[in-house]
Amino acid sequence: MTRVVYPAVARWRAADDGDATRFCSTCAFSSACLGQGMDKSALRDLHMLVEHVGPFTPGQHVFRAGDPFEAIAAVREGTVKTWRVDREGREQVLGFHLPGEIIGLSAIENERYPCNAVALDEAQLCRFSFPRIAVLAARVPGLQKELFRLMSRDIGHAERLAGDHPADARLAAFLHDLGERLARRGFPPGRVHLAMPRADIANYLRLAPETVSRLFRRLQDAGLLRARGRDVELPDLPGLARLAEPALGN
Amino acid sequence: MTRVVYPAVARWRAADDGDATRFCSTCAFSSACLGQGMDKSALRDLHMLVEHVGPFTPGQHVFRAGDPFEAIAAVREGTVKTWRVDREGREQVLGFHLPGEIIGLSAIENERYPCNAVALDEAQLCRFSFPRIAVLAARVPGLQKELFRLMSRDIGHAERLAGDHPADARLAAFLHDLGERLARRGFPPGRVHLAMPRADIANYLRLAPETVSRLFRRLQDAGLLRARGRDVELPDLPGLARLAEPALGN
DNA sequence: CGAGAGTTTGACCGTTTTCAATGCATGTGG
DNA sequence: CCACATGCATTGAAAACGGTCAAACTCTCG
Repeated sequence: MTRVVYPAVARWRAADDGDATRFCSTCAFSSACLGQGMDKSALRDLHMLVEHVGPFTPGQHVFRAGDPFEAIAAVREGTVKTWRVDREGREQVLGFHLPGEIIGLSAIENERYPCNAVALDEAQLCRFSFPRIAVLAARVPGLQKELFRLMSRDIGHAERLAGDHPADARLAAFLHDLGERLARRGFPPGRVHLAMPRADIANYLRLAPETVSRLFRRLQDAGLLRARGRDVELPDLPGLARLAEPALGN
Repeated sequence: MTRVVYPAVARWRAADDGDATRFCSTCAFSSACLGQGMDKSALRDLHMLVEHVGPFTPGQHVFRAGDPFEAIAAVREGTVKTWRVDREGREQVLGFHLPGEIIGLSAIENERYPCNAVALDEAQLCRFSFPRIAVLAARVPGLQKELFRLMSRDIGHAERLAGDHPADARLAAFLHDLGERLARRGFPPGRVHLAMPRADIANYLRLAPETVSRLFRRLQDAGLLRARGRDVELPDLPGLARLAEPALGN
């Protein structure tokens, strides 16, 4: 299947891995929907609709701000960063998306992506044509509910991101959250590999990269952290959670 | 019709105005849906589902964080403020909702409201049972699309709120945006009445109330503003937009 | 008129940013 | 193999932006 190729970067590249028939178990939909009254036939319909894309290479765009919106995507493997660019050209990182998480939902409003998405490492995605998944959602209540839930979750995420909290609490919350999300995907707990440079973490948390660096040091001195480059151990998750407390949304 | 009454405050109070048969024209749904392929019968179904509630008196809660989620609501008249409370008890204002705007969409994820909503002035709402509107949305593609769009919009709003910008740009953007939204509802442009105290504006923008006060002065001295209490004239909208530029999300 | 909430103003303080330099990997070509 | 370039991370010193504290002021309402 051929897809539109933009100058310099091919996007939504069709996957050439042959396992398109096996529904991917990490996907945000399959697990949630099975528990929510989506029956086998509905799952098959959803499966018909999935398009495995990737691998994306580090730095490769998944979509760009302004692109016409056609599909949402679930990260299947790797990490995807999304960010906006304001009128001054300043960037604002919106999120780091791990396997099982959905990107593109904010594009529905204007039928254009309001942000950019780029793979931070080797990444694989499951692409869902939005018009088609919307039609399916009308037939399958469990899927509709799941879509609503995913969008609602993104609202909550962005709202928490907008919160005003001390820098150390924000970083602690970020690391703790990342650890939890990775653990939920089966990665070893208390140990995270950061797919992104410090500057991206800083931007995401509205901090200067230098501040993040200093905070890493302070957390390390406090015994909450052991960082060697992008490999970070979190030997005291409860302590980290305590520090993150002010930034935890309720 | 009787509704649950919580300690101290009656919520979702049934309206006693007799115009429940006339579909309210400011509502976020009617206008958008009419243009999107929702036919008369679908509109009638939607209408069957609406419940006019209010008036809420200033300070009266529409819902509280932790309440079980049953319905979303469109502001029909007045202004509603929503805010979260973090674990430290600190509040974070999430938005000010004008007539035609929807509240409650962030509650879908956990089937509990994650935030509080309170009327800032005399307010009237249209309440939509969420389970019922979801069922209707499955039958009426235009309605489903509209719900997706509204949720997507909330994601975008929260993402912009999370942006990192100078205090003056944020305030300018806030006032400019408020002016636009009011103008869109037929209020005279270049003139806004703030339903909320300075402290709420400050909190919303992650600033101290004193900073907001000083910024009002600076904007006034710059000729971008004329404030007498909560009545604000915006004699130079383009200038305001220019100042707001850094905070405008593309 | 007085009470009380909300707003404004001033002085000072502190966290985070900015600027600048250094350190530390990794990779490349001589 | 070494010299050097490049990108990212770290560290230090100074500055700035916005916050905090405290007091005065304004307005509304009883």
